[in-house]
Amino acid sequence: MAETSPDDALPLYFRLFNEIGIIEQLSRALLEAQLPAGMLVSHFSVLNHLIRVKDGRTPLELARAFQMPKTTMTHTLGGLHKHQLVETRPNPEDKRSKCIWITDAGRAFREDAIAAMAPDMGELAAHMEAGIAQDLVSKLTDLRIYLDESRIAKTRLRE
Amino acid sequence: MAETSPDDALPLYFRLFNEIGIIEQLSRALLEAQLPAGMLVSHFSVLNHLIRVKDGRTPLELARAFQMPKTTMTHTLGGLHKHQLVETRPNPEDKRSKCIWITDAGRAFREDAIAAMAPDMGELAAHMEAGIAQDLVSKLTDLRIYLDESRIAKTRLRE
DNA sequence: TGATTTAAGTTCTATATCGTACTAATTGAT
DNA sequence: ATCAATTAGTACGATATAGAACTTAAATCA
Repeated sequence: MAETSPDDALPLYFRLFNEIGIIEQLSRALLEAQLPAGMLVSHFSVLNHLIRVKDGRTPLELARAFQMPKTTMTHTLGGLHKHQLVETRPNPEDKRSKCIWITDAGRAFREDAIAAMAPDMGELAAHMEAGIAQDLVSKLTDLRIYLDESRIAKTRLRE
Repeated sequence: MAETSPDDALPLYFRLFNEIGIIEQLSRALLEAQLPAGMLVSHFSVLNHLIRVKDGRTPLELARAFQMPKTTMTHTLGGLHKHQLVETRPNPEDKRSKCIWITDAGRAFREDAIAAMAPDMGELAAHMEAGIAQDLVSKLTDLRIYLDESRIAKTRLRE
């Protein structure tokens, strides 16, 4: 949820999350504008994860990595499967389960999306120094880890 | 869309938006966990805007402030209206339009939500120094303004 | 003034998200 | 070994988001 003119009177930490919410919305729109119709950031993110971390993951492992309900992951994987961007193989260690592998088309899709974003990222890089971006990433990573590990983020447990 | 272990090899600016996406998801869950059942961050945000900026706004002005489609705002306002947290009056300057005013119940709802978040915010404040939060807010505000004003964020125009 | 175009809001429809409940397989206890 | 409890994944239902098209009023223009 985004609003464009956060009031300076808002307590500092509210403002922090408010800005983060706005930027999330803008950046998601930005990425999705570069994706083929019907493809969402969720699809890109899963493909990205399969490459960056490792493919052959189970749907449940993926759902946990993204802290989303497994039913949502079922749905997202359905979309990826329909476009043949991932393929499914049985899990040799658990017959209830299955493993998700990225296809060549999936790799190409991800690379195309990244390439399509490159100009925008370059424009941003020209506007925001790498040092500032690095500092932001560092502090935001600390915040994310805190939220992820602290009691307060456990309010809504999943699974 | 969130994943818990961003790869250091990801280009810096991708990682920035990735962290922001994760934190947005966590913080939204955090706030919604404090709201009564059925109430969403979107409802809180609109009430917050009506107080912080000004009430008596039209739905379209609100939709633009939040950069969301007006149909979504119609839906969100419907929920607020159903709970009598806002009320609608005719727009004296335009008979097609109407103005949205927050009710006393709406003010109370917003205050309660903020009070309910206070412990979590306090815990965060104890973990992250105000100076760091201030620095984050400052840099993120710059980034938000850049995205909001730059050509690249105009990719998806709304109404 | 009357006709056309633009704008505000809603309705209708599609779909992404996510909770509940189910099926099937695994684990654990005895 | 058997049966209970747990776990992986799915099906289904509810609802938030958002695009298309519609209604009504306003603005523009001849």
